[in-house]
Amino acid sequence: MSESQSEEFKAIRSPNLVDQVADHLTEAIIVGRFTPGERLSEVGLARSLGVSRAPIREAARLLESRGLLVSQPRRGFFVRALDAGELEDIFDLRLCLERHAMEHLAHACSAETLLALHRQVEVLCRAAASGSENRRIEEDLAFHRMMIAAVGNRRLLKGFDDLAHELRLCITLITKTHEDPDTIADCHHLLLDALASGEPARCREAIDYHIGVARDYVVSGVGESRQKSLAY
Amino acid sequence: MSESQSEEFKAIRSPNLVDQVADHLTEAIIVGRFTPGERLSEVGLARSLGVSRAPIREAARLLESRGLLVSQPRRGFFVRALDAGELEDIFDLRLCLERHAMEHLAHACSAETLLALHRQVEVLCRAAASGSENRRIEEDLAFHRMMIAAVGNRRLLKGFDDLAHELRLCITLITKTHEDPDTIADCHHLLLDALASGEPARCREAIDYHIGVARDYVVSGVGESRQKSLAY
DNA sequence: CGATTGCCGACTGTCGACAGTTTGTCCGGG
DNA sequence: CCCGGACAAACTGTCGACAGTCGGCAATCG
Repeated sequence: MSESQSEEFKAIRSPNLVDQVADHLTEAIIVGRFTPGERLSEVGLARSLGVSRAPIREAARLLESRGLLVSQPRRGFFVRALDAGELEDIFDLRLCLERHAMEHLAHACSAETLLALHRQVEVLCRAAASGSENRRIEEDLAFHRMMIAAVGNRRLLKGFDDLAHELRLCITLITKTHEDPDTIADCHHLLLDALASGEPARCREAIDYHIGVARDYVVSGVGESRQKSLAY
Repeated sequence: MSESQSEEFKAIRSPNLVDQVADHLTEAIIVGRFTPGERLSEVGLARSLGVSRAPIREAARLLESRGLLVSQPRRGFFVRALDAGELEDIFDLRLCLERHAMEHLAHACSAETLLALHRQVEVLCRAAASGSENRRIEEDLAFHRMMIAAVGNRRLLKGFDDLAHELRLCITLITKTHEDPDTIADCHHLLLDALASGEPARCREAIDYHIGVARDYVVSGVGESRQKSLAY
């Protein structure tokens, strides 16, 4: 109760231009309004958003730390362009973090956590059925975030959140068709069953498979879209 | 090689006030010139460093992303104060990253890498013998960084670098005596022998033990210094 | 005497402007 | 036709200043 109150207050006290600009830029990048590698003009952004350059610069620094932008001294900020190698790296790190989480949860997963995860899978399936690619991605990430959050390690969660931004960046690269809700459900129930069993080896196998599928999904998607666009 | 060159260039062509301020602040925090939780005045820092507030703010954002500072809206920046829980979290994440690296290297560790790591252990021992606590810490971190770099995953390395800043922050909390160079050497040779053996299970055991020791070293040190200062 | 309210100083958030650098272009020469 | 250098436009890095806000202190009221 007092928490909801404080959150409400926090919502009020957010006239932070930096955060607003950061959110705006983040969405613009995620939905692909900028092309990868594109240079961002500080003055241009400042003019188009109706603010000064200072908030732009600070927001850009923030996004740089999240891996959405890269900066070159005296040249400005560019939207991060991922090559195949970086893509592999990102999914390898994701595997690293989620393996750790799974291993921890294998022998310390409360019934409530499992229930919450089951519910999230349902939400995810509904999102997939709705046809909105964006919502499906977000709910999928939310599931994995929930799993990692259950470990109780804030630093680990922060590491995942940072990585999640780059995962979203991966998604922008691909032009993908609809994914079957049933397949998604099965794919995630495999994880939950492994967790429920409490067997570390099975958990590891499950998460390895799950993330392997996700990686293949993205790299194949990137291949297709690259073939399609014929660029570079 | 090309890496050291690019770093050298970066060092040369760095009239970047932001980076300089960031380095200055980082060192000031690491050596404990600021007390944990202390509020940093932007104007004060700007005056004392002879620069404007804009570079200060951007550098502070950078350090915030590295976990050295925390910001409260409308209140400014504070040096991060770690509690026991966060300390556990940090070492748990370190374990997560280094386990992953060890596992990868267990069946893909070149002879050159092993040689380079052996040399780094020697450097580390010399640093320990020199009596400079700071140099010992840095060379120790350099060893682990080198190990993770050998995996070839840049994103993983970045994750470690971010974490390394927080590890340094942990170190500032403890007031510790000299550590025996021989012990340090043994401790690290255990890792190298495990790597050389190529047995994943042994590698995992070695890194678990190694980081467990490091964590105990820090938490016990924190306990002592806290007892000593009687604060809070 | 304790709690509340209004005020004051200090600080952060934001802005517009200036200086130095980079980039693209145009011109002349080979 | 291609190449190199100089010029100009645009941009980034940095600065000083103004406005809104926060925390603390004192005066006031119950």
